[in-house]
Amino acid sequence: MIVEVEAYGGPPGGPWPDAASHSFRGPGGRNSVMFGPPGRLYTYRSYGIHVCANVSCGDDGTAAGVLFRAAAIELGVEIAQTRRPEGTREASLGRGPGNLCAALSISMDDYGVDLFAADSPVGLKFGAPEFGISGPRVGVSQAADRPWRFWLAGRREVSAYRRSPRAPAMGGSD
DNA sequence: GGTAAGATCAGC
DNA sequence: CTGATCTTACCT
Repeated sequence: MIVEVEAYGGPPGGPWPDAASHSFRGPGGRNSVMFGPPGRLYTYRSYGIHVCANVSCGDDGTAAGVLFRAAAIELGVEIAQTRRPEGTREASLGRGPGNLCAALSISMDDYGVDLFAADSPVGLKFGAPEFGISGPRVGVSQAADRPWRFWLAGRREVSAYRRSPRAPAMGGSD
């Protein structure tokens, strides 16, 4: 169950201009899924070592995505455990976007799959409680104060907030 | 064609 | 606090 997400928009001139988004500079390369139909998996490599996953949102042609930042592992805990360092606590199995993908074994091979198709290797379904709390996104240096991170209250799987060291001081223009 | 920075994480 | 390590963007 996803317990923490972040919203990412698109290029200037679109409905949700967002300098922090991979789609900000228009379609090309890794981000093409963001510009396609909604409900597809957008995976990208982070810092050369981790894989992070989003679901594309917005109509076909309009870039937007939601990054999966943390999840509670409800089924297959033992399997998830084998994909994470020995001794990882259960609440930490899917805490953080890179860790979440590791625990669920989401890789770059899953780039672009339809999350709502029955035969997909990765699936998504609705039904979690409402995300009541929001705050600034983690680690972004652009639009660093925009409160587009959402999480479930009281969940231990939610990751810690860390502002990017490259982000301007609070209250900077956005 | 080179280089630096990044929607990170774990281990010291 | 730092190193690991790959992709892209933005120079020259």
